[in-house]
Amino acid sequence: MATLGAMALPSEPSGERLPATAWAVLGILSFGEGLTGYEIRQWAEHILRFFYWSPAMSQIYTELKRLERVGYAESHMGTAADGRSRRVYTITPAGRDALAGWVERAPVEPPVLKHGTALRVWLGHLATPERLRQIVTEHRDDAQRLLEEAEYSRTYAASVSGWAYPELVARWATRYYAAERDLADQMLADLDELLASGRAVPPAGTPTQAPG
Amino acid sequence: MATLGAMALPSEPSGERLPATAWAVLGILSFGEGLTGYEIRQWAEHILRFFYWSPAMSQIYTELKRLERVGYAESHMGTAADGRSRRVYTITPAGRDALAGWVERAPVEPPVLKHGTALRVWLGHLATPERLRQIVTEHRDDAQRLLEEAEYSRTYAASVSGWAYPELVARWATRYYAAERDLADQMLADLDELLASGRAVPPAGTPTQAPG
DNA sequence: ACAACATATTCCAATTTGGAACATCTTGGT
DNA sequence: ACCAAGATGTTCCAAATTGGAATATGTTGT
Repeated sequence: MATLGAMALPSEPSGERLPATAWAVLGILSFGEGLTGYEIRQWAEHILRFFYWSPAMSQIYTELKRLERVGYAESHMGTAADGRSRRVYTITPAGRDALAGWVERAPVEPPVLKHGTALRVWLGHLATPERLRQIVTEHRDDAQRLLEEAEYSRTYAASVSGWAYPELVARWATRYYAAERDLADQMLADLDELLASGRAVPPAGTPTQAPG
Repeated sequence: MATLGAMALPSEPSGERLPATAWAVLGILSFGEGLTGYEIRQWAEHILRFFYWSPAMSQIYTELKRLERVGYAESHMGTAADGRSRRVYTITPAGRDALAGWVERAPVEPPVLKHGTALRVWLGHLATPERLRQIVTEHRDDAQRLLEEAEYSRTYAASVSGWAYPELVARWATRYYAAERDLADQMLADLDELLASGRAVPPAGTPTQAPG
């Protein structure tokens, strides 16, 4: 509020360098008019988590303050149905421009993947076959559950007018988690085959009972 | 070295709480005898990056110091073919035990995914159709490239005796990136269909030339 | 001699995360 | 009325994590 606001300031050079997290928050703001930090977190949990982000509260509030500082969002104190006061954030025209500019011009980073299941199978020489099966099976079930949740998200998006792109991405997410589930099944089959073949020997340097 | 070393100290309680990054570094050490931080980074770039991690140098050295502090790795100064001195790290028996215990007992975190392409398509109402196509097409090509690199990694792993699990995970990675490529193709088809249908209207609150 | 590149390590400033802590209001039960 | 539990709403802090610059030294090619 006490900042410079959205008046002109053509293409803030610093603006294009916000972390992706800030753009994600601004993206959520671009869908709804007037959201609290708490509500933004809920939106993120509903949709964004399938393909981008499972946010920490602290970060949402940090980013909202930053967005307001650079004039991409503005806030005012509102009153909830309760009567409690809360800070409601809205995207500014400058923010919408900057966000569109980011989508249009910023290079797309490669996807970041941290796959704990794959990491453990990679270390399979240190685990029991039962444990490996258990890990992959749990992952398979998680993927199936996420597939169903993404399917629900897709159905919901389909019911909202103007949400064609969220619906499209939710459809992508359902296919992604279906693929994850199938990949887990194939990994289980590969594991079984490996154990049956007797080639599951540890790498050199690993102490063994009997030499290979 | 000057630390307590691997002598007994049965099941350090703090040990089980190392960040996943530390276990990944220790995992690399569990494959080869005696690696420098630099070499560990190369291994990570060869294999780990497909499913877990693209490491920062600084973090590898940080983790190595931590692992040595808790007795899971030890180092000695060695001499490279050059004649230059370098610090070579080795996993200790305690480290191998702890790593096996982590694989066996630590709960598996859900995969972390940050998919910049999906994020931008989700904000499709702010972009031109051409830009969206470009973003998804680039992602498709990246996936194809990673598929080929993972295939190479798989071939290499297959040639090393005792690397059955790395090979298995590399096979999983090739399938994963093939799926990513196919998912991108389906997303392109969905985008084309959406644009042809004329339903690509922005969400409420977005200023438009003509009202829906 | 020089540039370019590979090896090897350290340092620093941000970003990002997870969670605790602190409120307030609603709902439901005793 | 009292209490617990849970949803809403926000702030704070300590780590973990990242990216990259900075600093060396050796090799190879020009």
